Amino acid sequence: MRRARTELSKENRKQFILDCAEKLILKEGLSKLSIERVSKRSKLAVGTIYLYFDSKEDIIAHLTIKSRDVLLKKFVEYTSNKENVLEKITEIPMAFYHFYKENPVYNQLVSFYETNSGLQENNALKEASYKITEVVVNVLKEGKKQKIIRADLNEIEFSFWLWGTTNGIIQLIEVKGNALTETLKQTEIEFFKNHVSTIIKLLK
Amino acid sequence: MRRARTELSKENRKQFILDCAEKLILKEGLSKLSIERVSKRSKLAVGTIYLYFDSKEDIIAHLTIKSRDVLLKKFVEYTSNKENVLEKITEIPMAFYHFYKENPVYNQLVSFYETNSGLQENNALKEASYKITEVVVNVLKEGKKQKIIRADLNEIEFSFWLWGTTNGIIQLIEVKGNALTETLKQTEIEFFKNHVSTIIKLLK
Amino acid sequence: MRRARTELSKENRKQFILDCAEKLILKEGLSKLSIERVSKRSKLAVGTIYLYFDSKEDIIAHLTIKSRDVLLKKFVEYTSNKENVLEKITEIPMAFYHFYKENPVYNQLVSFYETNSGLQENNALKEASYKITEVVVNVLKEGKKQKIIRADLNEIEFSFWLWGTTNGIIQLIEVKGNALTETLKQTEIEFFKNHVSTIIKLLK
Amino acid sequence: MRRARTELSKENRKQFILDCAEKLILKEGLSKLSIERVSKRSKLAVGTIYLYFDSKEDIIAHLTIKSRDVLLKKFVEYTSNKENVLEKITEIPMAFYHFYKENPVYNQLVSFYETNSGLQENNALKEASYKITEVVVNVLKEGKKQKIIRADLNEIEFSFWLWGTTNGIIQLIEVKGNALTETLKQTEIEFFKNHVSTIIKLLK
DNA sequence: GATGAATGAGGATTCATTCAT
DNA sequence: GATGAATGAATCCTCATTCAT
Repeated sequence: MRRARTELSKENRKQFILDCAEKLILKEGLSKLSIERVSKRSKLAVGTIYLYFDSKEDIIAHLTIKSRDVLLKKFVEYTSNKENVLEKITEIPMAFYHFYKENPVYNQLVSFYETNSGLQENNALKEASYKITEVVVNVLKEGKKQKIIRADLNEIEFSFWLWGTTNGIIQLIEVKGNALTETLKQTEIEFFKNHVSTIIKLLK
Repeated sequence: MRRARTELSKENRKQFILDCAEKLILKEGLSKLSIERVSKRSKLAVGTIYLYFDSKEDIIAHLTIKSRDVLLKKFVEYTSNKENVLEKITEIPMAFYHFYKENPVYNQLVSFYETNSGLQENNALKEASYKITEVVVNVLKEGKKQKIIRADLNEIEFSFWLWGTTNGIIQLIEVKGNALTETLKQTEIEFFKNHVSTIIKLLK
Repeated sequence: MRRARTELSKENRKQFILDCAEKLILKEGLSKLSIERVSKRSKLAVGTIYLYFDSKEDIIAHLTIKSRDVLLKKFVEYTSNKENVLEKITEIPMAFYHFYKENPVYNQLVSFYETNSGLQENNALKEASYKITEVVVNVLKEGKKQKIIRADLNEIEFSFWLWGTTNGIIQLIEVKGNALTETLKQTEIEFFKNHVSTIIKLLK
Repeated sequence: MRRARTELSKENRKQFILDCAEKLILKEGLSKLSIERVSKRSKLAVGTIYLYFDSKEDIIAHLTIKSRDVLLKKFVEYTSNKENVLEKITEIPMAFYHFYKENPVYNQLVSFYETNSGLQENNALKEASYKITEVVVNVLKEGKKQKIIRADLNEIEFSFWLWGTTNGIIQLIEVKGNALTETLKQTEIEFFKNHVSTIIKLLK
């Protein structure tokens, strides 16, 4: 049976498939993602999925790129809200935290790419990663110019360190979940904010 | 065909299977692990594997537990080498680092468990995790008693934070690899040691 | 998008599609031929291909017919070069041989048709085949009239035999390739010319 | 549902699968052969087929080897029936003919391997091919020793030529079928026997 | 006439798990 | 306890063909 040609543009259809895949990952986890499931969920034929994506991996790559773009936007949005440099820097890990909370799927995707050594990061992925680092570095440079941040700080190193540790803390929160909050008698966000204060302390 | 291994105790046989699985993961990655491959490598029948483990997942869980035990031993070993409390604490992330370098398979396993939200951490896994935290907490308490460490430090919180951030830094190193060292013009170990110094600074 | 090819006659368009298919077979083999690939190569829509051909099989059939036409022309060309009847007959298998060397695709096509019992030879194919036989028969008749060829020869039977054996020898050369030339310490063409001499011997 | 362990040995089961595949090729042609069809016909699970064969291609290769073995046995059988060398040689193409008539599938298989340049003949296949040539060469040598056959005959070349032309004639018969017999007003076997007489003539 | 998006059956292969021996 | 043959659902992907525009 033929599905009536919809008014959706090629790009919209692509996006629709990505959305379906995203919902599936959210519901069942990345490892359970399969083209057939995407096909059923989207009510498109298997072959149709392959009209828009080269392979299953291609879908995952697109979702990952999208996820990094969303993260980047979040960074820009959060930092542009604030005037003060230290506040800006505070906002960076907070942006990260909220991004993770709002996009649990994207977290899986990033982990997937960062864990699966088999998969090569393609250029689009690297590009997105690079832009994110850039935002952080620029804020740090501004801070140094304003003498708010220690002159001896290596922005790039710190930027990497910020990314790494924040990522680690978020993963910890995700994995330990209740165990963490119950043991510490803190909420997740309190624990995370302490992480942020620590970072700020190190900058002065 | 009779197996020469007949006289081995149940525990030894179990261990043998785990060793084979570990070697396979090291060689081909976790995703390529299959019972059939374990069967071939161990020269045991498929059915025999199932006498000792409930499922493939069970094998992975056991390997993960084993990995945490190894990590625990490493912690104990590294910290007991040193007299000075600050040195002890320095050794904790270093133990972590060397553990990762020496046990690339275990790293995959931990990531697997921490990434795959589908898999529930079972009690044995939680137990292993708990013991690791305990080692760290104890060292920190000792430091506080000796007034080497800030009195206001929440040992448990810091211990979690240490675990989370160190894990994140190691993952960063693994994922970014050369890109990191080339951009920073630092070796991996230099970058990691800076992370450790930062931690120590925060304790005083 | 409007095609510049609009003014082309139906026949020209058909020919163009066949040419594209032929190039694809030459490049990737008959088994890799697909309508989609033809569509891409010809820059025509998939549906357009189906306006000119009923099915993929139809395209292959047309190419096969075309191949037989080329072979027929080669026969006529080679035999008309020579005055002497025996020379003419010599040229027939030689024409065959050169045809195969120059048209490796057609060889695949003929084999395909002759091997795939599922495909029925349609009338056009039979027609082409018939004309080829006719050329041979006519030369043989001329030879008999000139008393150069044995009077008791059944031209039609011999013509079939010539076709069958020559085809077999060419296939042998193609399949055995180097193994043949190395074992015999002969070149392909020497082996083939011996085949031709044998045939001539039988005619006198 | 589990199929009761049959009394069939591993080799028998393998043979059974090959038999099923053979019947399918006979019925629907080689191009329609698929593992799923073999699975259905044999009433074995798909996975079971893969216990005995590495791939679909592996099945085809096995059938081809088997076919060449059958042909070889036919050669030996036919030639050993006769005392006289010329009779022996007569019997070689006749063995070929009867082999083809009795094993129409094998014909497809040999053509398949000889046509599909993509598939590499493995050693077992080459071995079978080689043995067949050897039988022919030996008979020819014997004939030369007995001075029944021309001393100047190159046995190996002739053996190749015999194989090539006979193969070609049999293919012709298969492809042209009725068209041939109707045009010539001969039966297939008459046409084939004329081919054999021609060959014998050339040997003296 | 021309387009190309959509279809979905079909195909090769893998693998966790079971169970008769 | 030990075996390993058997299972079959699941997975990725292809491609001839159709048909609304």
